[in-house]
Formats: sequence, structure tokens, C-alpha cells
Amino acid sequence: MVNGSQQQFFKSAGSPTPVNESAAPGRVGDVRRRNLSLVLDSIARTGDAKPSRAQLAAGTGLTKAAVSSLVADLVESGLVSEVGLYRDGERGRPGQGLELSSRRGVVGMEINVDYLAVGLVDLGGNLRFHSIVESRNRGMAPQEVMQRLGSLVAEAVAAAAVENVAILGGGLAVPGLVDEQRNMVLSAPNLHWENEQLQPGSLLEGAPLGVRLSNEANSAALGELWYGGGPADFLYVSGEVGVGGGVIIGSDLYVGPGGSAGELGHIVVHPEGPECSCGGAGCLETFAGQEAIFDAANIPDGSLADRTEQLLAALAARDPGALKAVHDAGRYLGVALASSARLMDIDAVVLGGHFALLAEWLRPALLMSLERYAPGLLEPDSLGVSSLEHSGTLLGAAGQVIRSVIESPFEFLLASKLA
Amino acid sequence: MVNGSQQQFFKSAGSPTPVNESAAPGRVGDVRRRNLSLVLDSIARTGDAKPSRAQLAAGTGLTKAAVSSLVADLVESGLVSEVGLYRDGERGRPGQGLELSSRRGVVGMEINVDYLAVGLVDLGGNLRFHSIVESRNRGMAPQEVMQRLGSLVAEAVAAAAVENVAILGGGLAVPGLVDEQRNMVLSAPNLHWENEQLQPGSLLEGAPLGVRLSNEANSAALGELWYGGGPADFLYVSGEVGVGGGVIIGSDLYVGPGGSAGELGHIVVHPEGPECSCGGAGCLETFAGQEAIFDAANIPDGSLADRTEQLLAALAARDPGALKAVHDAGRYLGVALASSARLMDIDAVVLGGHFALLAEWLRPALLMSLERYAPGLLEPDSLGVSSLEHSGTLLGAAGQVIRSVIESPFEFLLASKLA
DNA sequence: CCATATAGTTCAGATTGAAAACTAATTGGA
DNA sequence: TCCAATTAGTTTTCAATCTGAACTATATGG
Repeated sequence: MVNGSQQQFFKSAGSPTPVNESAAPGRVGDVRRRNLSLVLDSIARTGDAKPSRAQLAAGTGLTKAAVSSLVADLVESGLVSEVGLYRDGERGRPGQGLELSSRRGVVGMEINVDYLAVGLVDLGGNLRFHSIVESRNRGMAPQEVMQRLGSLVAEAVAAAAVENVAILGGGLAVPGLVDEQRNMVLSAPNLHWENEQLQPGSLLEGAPLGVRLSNEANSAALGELWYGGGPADFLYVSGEVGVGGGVIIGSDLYVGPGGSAGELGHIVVHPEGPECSCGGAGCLETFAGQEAIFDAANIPDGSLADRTEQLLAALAARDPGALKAVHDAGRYLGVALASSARLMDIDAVVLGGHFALLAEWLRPALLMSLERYAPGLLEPDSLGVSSLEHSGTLLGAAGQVIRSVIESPFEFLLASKLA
Repeated sequence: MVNGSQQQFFKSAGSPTPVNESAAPGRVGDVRRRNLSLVLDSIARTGDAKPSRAQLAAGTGLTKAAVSSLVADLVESGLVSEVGLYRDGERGRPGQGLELSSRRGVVGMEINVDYLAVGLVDLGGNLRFHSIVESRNRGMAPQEVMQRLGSLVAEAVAAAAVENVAILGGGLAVPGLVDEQRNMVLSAPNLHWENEQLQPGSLLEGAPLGVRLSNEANSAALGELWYGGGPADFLYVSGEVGVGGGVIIGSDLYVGPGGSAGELGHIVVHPEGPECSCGGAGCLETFAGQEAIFDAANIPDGSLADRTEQLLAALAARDPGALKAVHDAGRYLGVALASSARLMDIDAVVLGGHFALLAEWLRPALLMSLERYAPGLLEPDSLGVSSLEHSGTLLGAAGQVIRSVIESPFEFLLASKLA
């Protein structure tokens, strides 16, 4: 990066505005980097259709010659496989179908307050193995939780061996703010974790891409985007113990300058509202968090599964307290979404987690509230409910690793050539 | 875009997921496109220091050979000029200083509710000519307003001739939602404009880059970023007749999928608040808009300048009504900023327009409110006040055109070679 | 006045995609 | 049965562009 010959800028002391270290210069080789990604992405998007080189050339705008050369590299690295000829009853030489290799995969992992989950996702996005176990992780030491997670991961690794899937890496989602670079959980209030250093890499020794830490709501949003048919722009609302959010803009996750964007739970929905655990007041979470809803609905303490079941039963029985609790949550969620949609110019919402379960009762109040506070901004059609249930988060966590390969295959090729 | 030879994808009817039309493929020539921009941007950033080719090579990571070739093209196009040798009392051949040409400029224009403003900004960002006139534009026909603006522009054009500045294009900011592509003002409630088709190009016939329409708050935010020393990430709050906002993330304007992000004025700050002109209720604008503040402070009707003067006088005289009006505005602005900062992960704010004038009285209430609703999120130091006053918006409007040249000089070179 | 230092240019070499010609594989119809 | 037509994919030639190294240009200081 730095030039060998210690170039000096402006010699007069004080260095008045040296030439800024701008973005990296374009090199001839960057073109191939980009086109490798373009072709790989085209194959990924085309999905089940298994495109031929000629179709990729037409779809990407590259020449057949260029595509052939690029595909050769991708096949050699193992990311792409040829899946035999295909025909459709017309003349001409048949094409070689191409797909993301089903013999390469990533392990998706989720630590949440009440459960642990692991899944094996192949490059094509198929969930090849999936396992969830209840685990009261609140207040448990990270090491202990990681150890429990490790035994779940071992199952996934075993399944991968049986299915002949090579594991490239893993993604681990946790319900809190993370520093991805340093593998730290900066703050996960619902787990009672603060500045915890994790060793996610040790969950998958030897995986070339390591294990990538991520936020639960963000991963769920990405899961919805990539594997749940989410639109290119939407706000994902994660109703786990806390109320989280993930912002998808232009098919990309918006994380903000510090990486902690989407904190929907701490939008102020009533300036005279109750104190919040975050130190503020009137936050959405104080009206629409799981705890707040259970309390307002008079559901006694107990395990999450029990309480949820009781709440759903009460709602089905039209219990006025329960109905009002959910109605209020929907109303305030509407306030938060109206403000968010106006601020970020977003016109679609996907409800996940707890909110997906309650959607039947929540939706009417939410729509009414949106109509009151931001009339015409969000159509009822664009207020969706996640269908991925508990696999959305781990699909998203794994997907981030898969995506990083699709976006930078060149680096992956390099690594696999060295090995 | 489409291939000549009508490539057919999957022939079986129904075309199951044709290969997606992804991003454009990388061509060898893209490298030069990028590096031209890189070098030009380096020169722009280095600003007054007027870097030499060798310094640019060191700063960009390109070789001297590449920089020389790139600079030759930029000089030929007139975007960059050599400004003589410079020395600093050391040995060696002196470098040729390079700068953005001061003989190329862009006209910045602003239509607001109570005034019109025009400025001539050269590529280096110097405001070479500036003129503001009062004009009660509310309810006036767009044609009439554009005509008045035209005579102001004529002054700027004359000034450019005198100063020997060639005008490349213009930027026109209006206080409303615009469709930049189609030169339409979709909605400017405070002007009483709705779906108005403008002809901004006719303001500067013959300017190669035409005239670009933009939103007032967004332009002001960009002005603050480029010419007011704003940080890389901040929320600009524009207190004109309405309350607007501009979101700067990573030194880029965030406009959202539909281009209308930053609508700070219609964030809900109190769910039981009054009806708003937007159809919603409890919006920030109903508490902190100019009208709301003047009303709450019991300032009688009149021109904006008069009312502002009266309000400032009342505040200086410690009039309780005026103090409370501004205090309340600050409090609710704090609610909106707390929510926005949490949602978008922003940690700096710049107050502009009316809010800049009232900053002395507004700031304490605002800080108190931020501390109440989002403790620790925004440091007092990161709550700034714009110093650009009425030139910020037109600087930003012109800057967008300048920036587009810096980001895509290749297209500009092409055009100037054809001419 | 020349050794040294720095700026900038020239030229060979490498990478890469475009364009076009070519080879490969398949079908429909003579 | 076999060949024209059609489509897939490869090979070859060419142009664009950067790097690296050698070279020229221009200054200072002893």
C-alpha cells in the first residue's frame, strides 16, 4: 500500500493538507474482479434455472469469450459446478447448465434469549440441515453458551460430511450490538452481555472463511431479503425479547456509520411515556416489547413458549385485556413505522419474530395507526409478515458469508489456488 | 443494452427466471474512468495546496506515468489548470501545481418561500458572485417565479463573463419534493406548488451540463458537507417555513429508494399532537415549524423578516411566551433527533435556517431533550450550527453539479472532445 | 560546476475484454 | 441417411490501460 520510496509531501513543516489518501486506484485486474462477481451473481440470481455460458453472456453484457474464461476460473475454484446438458426441444448445441455448487456450504448460527439454532446452508441457499434447541441464555456466561452452541454445530458438521458438503465458513447472529471486526458483543441487554469477547472462529476450526458475527435483526432482515422474497427496500421489524429492526435499502443492509442502525425499539413514540431500560423514555419497546405486551395482557411469568401460547389463547378467546395489549402495541408500532418510513423514505415493512405470530391481531391496529400518522405512505399490501419463522435469522447469518463470496470471488479464488 | 441477435433464454414458455439484467459488465476502459475521477477528486480535496503530479501519484497509489497521462486529459478538457511551479527551498525539479480550474463555474440557485438567491461557484468552490432578493413566492405561479429568478441569473452570467468564468451548468434548489429526472416539483406545500413542470434548463441556455433540480434541505446539507466543514455523517435540520432535513452518511447524501428521505418535519413527536397539514398528526412541524413558533410566541402576522426580528427581540427581552415557544420547539426537535439518530445511527447534527438563528435559545432545550430521550447518543459538541447562512443551499445546489463532474469526468471529457 | 534530488516522460510488458472467426453439438427436413 | 441450420462454446487478434524501469528535465548546495 505504502510506496517504498518514502515519498514526502509538502516539506514545509505542518504538512498543509497532504494529498488525501483516497480510494484505491483502479488497476487493469479490477475489471476481472468485478466481472467474476458479476457472473457469479448472475448464476446465483438465476437460481434454479441453471444458466449456460451463452445465457450469462446475454444477461451480463459480456462476450461469450469473456464469460467462458470467467466461468472456467469459478468452476476450478469449486464455487460453480456444471450440471450436465439441458435441452428444450430446439435445434443447436445444448448448453452446459451452471449452478452454485451444492457441495459448498456455510453454517448459520443463532444465539437468542430462549434458544439456540444452527443450520447448514449450501451456496444455492438450500437449508440442508436445521436444528433448534431451547436454552435459557439470559445471564448465562458467553463461554457456556458458546459451548452449547458448539455441540449443535457439531451436528451440522456431521450432517455436512454425510451430505458431502464442504463448509466454507459460518455466520453467527446474536441479539445485540456487535463489533464484527473484533468479534465482540458490545451490548446485548437481553442476554445481560456487555463487551464480551467471543471466539466464533473456534466453532468451525479450519473453515477457510471463518465465522462472522452479526446482529440478529440485521441477519433476519437479510434472510428475508435473500431467502424470503423480500423486496429491495423494506424495514424488517424483529419482535424478539427486544424490538429490533433491520433496514434494507436497494437490496443492501443499511447499517449506518457506526454499524448500529435500525434500532427501532428505541424510537420515541410518546414523549410522556415510561422510562426505558436504555435510559430514555417513551421508547417503542416500552409499549411493544414482549415483556410489555405480556404484562399489559396479564400473562403470568413463565417460559417464553408458555407465555406465548397463553397470549395466543387469550387472543383467540377474545380476552379484552389481551386484545387491548396487542392493539396498543400495534398502534405504537405504527407511530414508529410512520416516522421511520418518512425519515428513510421506505415503503414496505416485514414483521418478524413475535410480531409475525401476533400479526393477525396486530395488523389491524398497525394499519389504522399508519393511516392516522402517515396517511398514504404505506399501502396495506406492503406490510408483510415473515414466513421464514425461526430459520430466517440463521439463513441471513449464513447468507452474509455466502454473499461475501459472491461479491468478492477473486479473493476466494486466490485463497483456493494457494491451498 | 439489448443484444442485437435476439437471444432467447429458456425457450419453454413462461420464461422461468431469465438471467437477470445485472449491473453493467466491467470493461478495460472503466479503469481509466475511475482513475480520472480519483485524480480529479484528489486535486479537489487537496484544495489550496495545489498538488503536483508526483504528489498525486503518491496520494492515489497510481504510478507517476499513469497520473501524468490522466492529468493530461483533465488539463486538455479545461477542468484542471497548471498554476506554475512551486518550491519549498529544497533540491530537485519543482512540481507543476495543479488545481481545479477557476475559469469554470456552476450557477447555484435557490427558490424559497420568501426569497430568491443566485450565486456563481467556481470548480474550486469559491463563491465568485452572490445575490439574494426578497420575493413572496408563496402561491405565485412557477412561471412567474422562474422569470424573476431568470433576471437574477442574468446578473450571475454577466458576472461570470467579467470574471472570465465559463459556466458549465446550474443547480436549482426548491423547498419541496422534486423529480430530478423529469424536472418536476412534485410537491412544495409551502409554495402551494403541486406537480409543477419546470424548465430549469432555460435559465442557462447553452450550458453543457444543464440545470439540475434539487431539494432545498438536501442541498443545504450538501453545502454544509462540502463548503461548511460538515463531518462525514450528520443530519442537517433545515428550519425554513417547513422543517426539512438532509441526511449525510459517509460523505454522501442519503435520499432513500424514492428520493424523498430526510422528512424530519413529519416525524411523529407526540401521538396525541395536533393535526398536521400532511394529513398526519403530532408531526414535528406542528411544534417546531416557523408558523408554530411564531404562533406560540404570539408574534403577529407580517413578513418573515419582520416576524423573525420581533421574535428575536422578544427572546432578547426574555419574553416568557417567546422563550416557552422556542423551548418547546427545541424539546420536540430533540425527540425527533433522538429517534432519527437511533434509527439511522447518526451522531452529529447541524442546525440550519431558522434554527441557526434561534440556536442560542433553542440549543439548551434541545440538548436537555436529547439527554432525556437518548442519553449519551449525541454529544453537545456534535450539535453544530450552520455558518453558511443563506449561501449554504445554493452552494450545495451548485456543488452537486460540480461533484457530478468530479465523479464522472470521463463523460465530461467525451463531451468536450466532441465540441 | 557538478553531485544529488526530485519531477515528469517514454517505452516495453502484462492483463483483460471485444470482435470475429472458428469448432462442437444438436435437430429438422430433404 | 445426411446435410443445412442453429446454437454453444473456444481460439485468435486487437486495443485499452496500468505497472515498472529507464530516461530526460530542472532545480539546489557545496
